[in-house]
Amino acid sequence: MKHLVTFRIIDAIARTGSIRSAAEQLSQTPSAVQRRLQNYETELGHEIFERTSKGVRLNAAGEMAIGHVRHMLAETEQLNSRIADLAGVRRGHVSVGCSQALMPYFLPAEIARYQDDHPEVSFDVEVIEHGQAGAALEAFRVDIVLVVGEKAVPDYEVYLAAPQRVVAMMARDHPLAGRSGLRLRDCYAYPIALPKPGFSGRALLDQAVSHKTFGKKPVLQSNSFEYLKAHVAATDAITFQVRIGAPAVEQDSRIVSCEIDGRDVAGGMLYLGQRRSRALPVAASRFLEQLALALAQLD
Amino acid sequence: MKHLVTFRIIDAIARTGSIRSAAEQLSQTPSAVQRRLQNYETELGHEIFERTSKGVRLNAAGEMAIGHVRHMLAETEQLNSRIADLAGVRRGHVSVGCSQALMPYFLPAEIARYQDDHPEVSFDVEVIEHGQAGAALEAFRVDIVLVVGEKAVPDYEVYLAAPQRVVAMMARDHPLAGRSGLRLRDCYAYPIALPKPGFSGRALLDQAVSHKTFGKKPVLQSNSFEYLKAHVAATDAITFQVRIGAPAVEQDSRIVSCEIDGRDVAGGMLYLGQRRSRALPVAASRFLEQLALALAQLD
DNA sequence: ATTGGGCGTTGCCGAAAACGCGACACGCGG
DNA sequence: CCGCGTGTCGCGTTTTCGGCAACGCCCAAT
Repeated sequence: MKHLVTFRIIDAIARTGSIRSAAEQLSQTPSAVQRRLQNYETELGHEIFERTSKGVRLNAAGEMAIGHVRHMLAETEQLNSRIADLAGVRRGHVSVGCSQALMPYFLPAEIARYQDDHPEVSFDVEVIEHGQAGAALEAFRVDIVLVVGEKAVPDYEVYLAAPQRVVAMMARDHPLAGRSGLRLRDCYAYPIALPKPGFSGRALLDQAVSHKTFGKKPVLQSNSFEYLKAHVAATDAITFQVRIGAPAVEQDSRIVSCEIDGRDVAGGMLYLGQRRSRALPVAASRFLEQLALALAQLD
Repeated sequence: MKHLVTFRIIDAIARTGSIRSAAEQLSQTPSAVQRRLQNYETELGHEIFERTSKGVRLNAAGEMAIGHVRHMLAETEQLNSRIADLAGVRRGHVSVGCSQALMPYFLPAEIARYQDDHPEVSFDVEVIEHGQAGAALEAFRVDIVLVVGEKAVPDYEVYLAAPQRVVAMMARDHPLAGRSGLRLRDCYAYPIALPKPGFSGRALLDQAVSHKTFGKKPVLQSNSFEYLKAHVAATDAITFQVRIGAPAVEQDSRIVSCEIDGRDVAGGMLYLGQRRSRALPVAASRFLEQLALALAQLD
C-alpha cells in the first residue's frame, strides 16, 4: 500500500506522541518519518503537530487531520475486504474490543467457531471499558465492541442490546449451591470476593449494596478472573459476575453459579456495537452478525 | 497532493474511459498512467478495469473502487477546506448542479452575493437534469444540486424543498398581461412557445395539457431561454416557466409573467440537496445555507 | 552552573521509484 | 489487406526517498 504509508506514519506519530518512537515502531529512521510528516504538513498548508521538548502533540488542525487519516485507513481496509470478498478469498481482519467478562468463555468460543468457517480471518481482541468504547470506535482502534455497561444510552451505534442478570459464583459444595431465588443478603453471609473496580459487574454490585445494611468490604479483590475462580472453588467465598461471564458446569465443574433475585441487583446491559454510520469490512460485518445471532439464541 | 495522484489518475481513467485520453488530460504519457493503474491493481489484488479494444471499462470490483477513490478525493478536499477555514483563509471551491431554470437569474445573483463576502471561493456551475442529480452527487461531480422536478422522493439528501408554481410569460402589451386568476385555457388561445423536452417546466406543461381538449403543438420550441424570451416579447405568443426562472419586471421590462391557476397545472418542487450523509466542505456548506435562506425568503 | 540525554531538524549521498521515449502486440473498421 | 487506436513493456534519465551523521534545543539530574 504505497499511497497509504504517509497516513500510517502520521497515525503512528499521533499514537506514540513522538517522531522517534513512531520511526522505531515502523522500523525506519527518524529522518524519514519527519520528512513525510513535513511533506504532508506542507501539502496541507498547516502544521499538524505542536512540537514540544519531549515530543509532539496533536494540534487543533491535527485533531481534524487525524480523524481524516484514520477514516482513510479504515475505508481502504474496507475496500480491500470487499474486493477480496468479491473474489471469494474470504480473508480479512477483525479487531474486537470487549469487556473483561467476555474474555474467558464467550468470545473465544465465538471466534473459534468463526475461524472454523473462515480460517483466513485474523482477530485482535482488546479489553476495553464501557466508557472508552465510543472513543475506541471513533478512532478506528476497534471495529466492533461487545461490552456490558449500565443502562445508559451509549455513544456509538448499538447493533444489539441484551439485558444481563448478575449471578453469584460459588464452590460446587457450597451451602448455597443450587438454591433458587437467591437473595443478595444470603450471599453476604459468606466472605465476598470481587473483581477490581472497572471490571464488569463490580460497578453493578457496588451500586446494589450501597444502600444495604449488610454491605461489607470484600475479603479479596483481584483483576484476575482465574484467581477469583480458584479462590471461590477452594473456600466458601462467593463472587459475582454477569451471566455471560460465568462458566457453565461443563466448562468448570468446581464452580456453580446461581442467579440473584432481580430486586436486589439491577442487571447490566450487554451492548454489541460499531462506529456510527460506518460500513464495516466484510469479515467484521459477518462476525458482528454471528455475535448477534449467538446472543439472541442465548436466552 | 502527492499521495492522491494515483486516485486522480484512476478517476480520470474512469471518466474518460481510456488510458491515453486520461494521460493527455493529466499532461502525462500513457505509460506513466498505465503503470500507476497497474500498481494500484496489484496492491488491490484485482483488476479494476476491463480492457477492451477501444479502451477500458470499469469492472465489478472497479465500481466499488471508483466510489472509494472519489470518496477519498472529496474527503481530502473537505479536510483542506476545514483546515483553511480554521486558518481564516476562507478559500475554497463549490460546484453546483442545477436546472436550466435557475441559470438566468436566481443562481448568478446568489453566487455574486456570496462572492461579495468570500472573494476567494470559486464556483463551477453545471446544468443538470433532475433525474441525474443523485448520480452526479454520488460520483462527487457536484457538491450541491438545486433542481426542479416532479413531486417524487429524490434519491439524494434534500436540504430544502420549496413548491414552485408555473407562470405564463408574455409581452408587456399582451392582452392577457396583468390578468389575475389566469387559466391555462386562456393561454392556449394564443400561440405557444415551449422549452425543449428535458427542460424545467416542460414536463409539467405536457402533463397538464395531456388530458385537455385545447392542447396543441407549440409554434416554437427552443433550448435557448434567451430566444424564447425574445420571441415572446416580439409576438403574441406565450411561454411557460417555473416561477423562479421567470424574470422580474426590473430584470426584463419587455416581459411580464402571470401565475396560472393551480387547478390547471400542478406546480413542481424545487429541491436543494446534497449527497447522502456527506459532510460538505466549508465553502459549499455555507453556500448551501445561503441558498436555503434565500429560497425561504422568496415567498 | 554544568552536563547529559532525549527530542525534532537538516545536509549529504546512495538507492529506489517514477517518468518519458520508443516500440510492440492486438482488435477493429475500411 | 492495411491503417488507426488501444493497452503494454524495456530502457535510459530524472526525480524522489531513505539512511547516516551532525546540529541546535530543552529539560532534568548532577
